[in-house]
Amino acid sequence: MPRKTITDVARLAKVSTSSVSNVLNDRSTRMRPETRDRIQQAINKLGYTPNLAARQLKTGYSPFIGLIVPSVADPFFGIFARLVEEAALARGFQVLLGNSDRDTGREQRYAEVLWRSGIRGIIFGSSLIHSTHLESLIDKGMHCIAFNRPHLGNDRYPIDSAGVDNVQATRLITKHLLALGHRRIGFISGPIDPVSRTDRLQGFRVTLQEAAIDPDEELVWDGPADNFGDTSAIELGRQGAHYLLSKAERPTAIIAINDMHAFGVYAGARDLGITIPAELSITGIDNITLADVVEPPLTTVQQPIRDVTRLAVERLISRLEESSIQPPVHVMLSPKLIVRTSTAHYQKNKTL
Amino acid sequence: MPRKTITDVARLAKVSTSSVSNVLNDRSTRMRPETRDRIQQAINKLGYTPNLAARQLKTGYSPFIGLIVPSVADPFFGIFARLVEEAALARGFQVLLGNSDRDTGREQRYAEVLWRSGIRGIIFGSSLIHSTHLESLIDKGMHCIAFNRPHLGNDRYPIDSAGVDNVQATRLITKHLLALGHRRIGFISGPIDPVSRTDRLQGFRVTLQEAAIDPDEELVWDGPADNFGDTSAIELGRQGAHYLLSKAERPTAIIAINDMHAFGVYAGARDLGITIPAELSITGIDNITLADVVEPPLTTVQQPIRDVTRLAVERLISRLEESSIQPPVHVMLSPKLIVRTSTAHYQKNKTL
DNA sequence: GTCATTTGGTATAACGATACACTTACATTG
DNA sequence: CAATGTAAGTGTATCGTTATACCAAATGAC
Repeated sequence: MPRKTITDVARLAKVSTSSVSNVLNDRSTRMRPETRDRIQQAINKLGYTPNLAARQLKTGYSPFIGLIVPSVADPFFGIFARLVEEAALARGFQVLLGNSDRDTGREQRYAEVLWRSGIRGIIFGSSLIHSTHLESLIDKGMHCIAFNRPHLGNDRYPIDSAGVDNVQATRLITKHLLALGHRRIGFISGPIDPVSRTDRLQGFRVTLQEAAIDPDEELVWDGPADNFGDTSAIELGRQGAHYLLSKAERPTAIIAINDMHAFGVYAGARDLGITIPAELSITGIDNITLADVVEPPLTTVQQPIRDVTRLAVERLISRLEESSIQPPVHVMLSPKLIVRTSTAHYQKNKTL
Repeated sequence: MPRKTITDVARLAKVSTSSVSNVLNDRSTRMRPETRDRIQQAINKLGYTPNLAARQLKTGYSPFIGLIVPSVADPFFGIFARLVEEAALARGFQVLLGNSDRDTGREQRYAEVLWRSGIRGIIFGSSLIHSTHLESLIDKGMHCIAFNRPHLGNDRYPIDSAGVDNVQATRLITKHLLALGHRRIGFISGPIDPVSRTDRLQGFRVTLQEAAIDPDEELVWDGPADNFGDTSAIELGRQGAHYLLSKAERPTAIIAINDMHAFGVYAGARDLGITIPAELSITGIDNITLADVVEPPLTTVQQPIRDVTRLAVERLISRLEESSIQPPVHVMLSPKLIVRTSTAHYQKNKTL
């Protein structure tokens, strides 16, 4: 069954292909209504749909944007991807999704494929600090928007960003824990590579210093040395919990880099027979749906990702439509502390 | 910066575009090694990459397959999508992902876009019982593979499938619960629309009947009547738990249609002060990573989705490459019961 | 009644890559 | 030495669409 083309439609409606094209592109001004209807009927009768490859070749325009996330298997990025798709569809764009596994090489290869496919805009769900692997593409004319990647001083390349204030996120959490009387606070993260993690760690340290507490580097755990993203977030949280909670003087609270890591800390604490929150307070970041369901419900920070994703998509589409080169734009929204019952007052005389 | 084309390369290497094309497509037989090298250098120097739209227009071939799932925000489908992508990449294909929200209209519109984009194969992550909305596309030549959708008698359209034996999944679970002494077993599901859910419910009923227990329809909850997929799985589980556990004679065990629903049941039971597993046994299906982390760890059924996704991708690519029309193929793998501690013996004299 | 304008279209050249038929120049064969 | 073969390419039509330029007929102005 050979595919129907615009020529088939033109023949059936007894007009030129130009007229069919005019109907397809809503340029009905130059046409009598009856001609228009005749063409439309021919289109319906044949079940004709335009060939996007041909259209793209001719116009140079692609109704697709790319989205590269570490992995949609991570619930946070699953939701993130879902919202990006929703925002893009609302603006008439489809999303092409790729998982990078936080691997620069994969990220680059994906971006390359997108470029070859005629896609001129990509949203990055998590941004590595270094973007040199994307420079040649940006030079060629690729537009990039990064989630959680405000302007870096050392960065020659203009990448827009939309994100949440990560320093603020851990500030909120750390203040909350300090207010509950905690002084020995652990910090669990995967490798501190993406910008968001650096910021979160910084927010934690700065807030401690403001409270005149010297951050104990022994209480910051950032994954096994040989790990390159192949261990899952939950497993990392569990390992980190085992490490921190086996110390002679163990922390009374643990800040996990995100909710999934926090769930791993739950499991790790359980392994060691430590109760939450009586003996250990735990916090996450993201406020994914599950945070409200686990036992005890997780104190965490909500990221306004619906707004962030919408802004990111709109920014990207504007970029695609504007002709001149504009300076990068950085949007940053505020996170919000969600207090549940995984955090409690530090009790000096608790039963160990 | 106008994009580089094959003509630019040809000019720089002082050859014809035909020769450049031959290099690009590994037809080096018709060329001296030195010419080949010269062309390759020109390609590198210009940073040339072929325009896939033009290539696709000419060859009719697209190195993409489509994947339509209910929502990647659901962790199960996040992992599913991840594995499909992995299998596809290994075979040289990219994946274009869409979320259908279990809405026939959205599913159809997505499939339509994929067709227009020149994509000739789609994997469906969850299959609605009716596929009439896809028939016209299949007629045109679209190849479809469904997850969990064995041949239906009433179905005129040849859709391949790869999946897990869902009847077997609930059989395993139900037998497990029966062995633990449970007789009043609840069943919680969203709308019984996809084939997989129908099968799971059937496995449950049949196994009860084999044990000479009359299935109590009052204990089967399939969502509020006005729900059309807009409520999250967790929330549905919670609502279902509230409903079933408020009955005068409440069930002693609940089978949730999948792990996410089961987590909702955890929350619902907690709301009512019912302890797991002492007062209520709970099971899920899928064995997502979180199943091992929640408290208590969830008894569930593991789906061999790595194998299923690989088989689905391979089947689809074979379809794309074969010229003649072959009868549909159905692959079904066996699930495996994973017993954890969310299930326990039914105790007659338990404290209510 | 002539000229200018509007209406309702059409012919054709691209877009970038590939396939096929074709051309040389040289080597081999009988 | 003519005939044949082969290595190493090249010329050009083509995929399905759209943009641009063009055109014929009808209408309007004076």
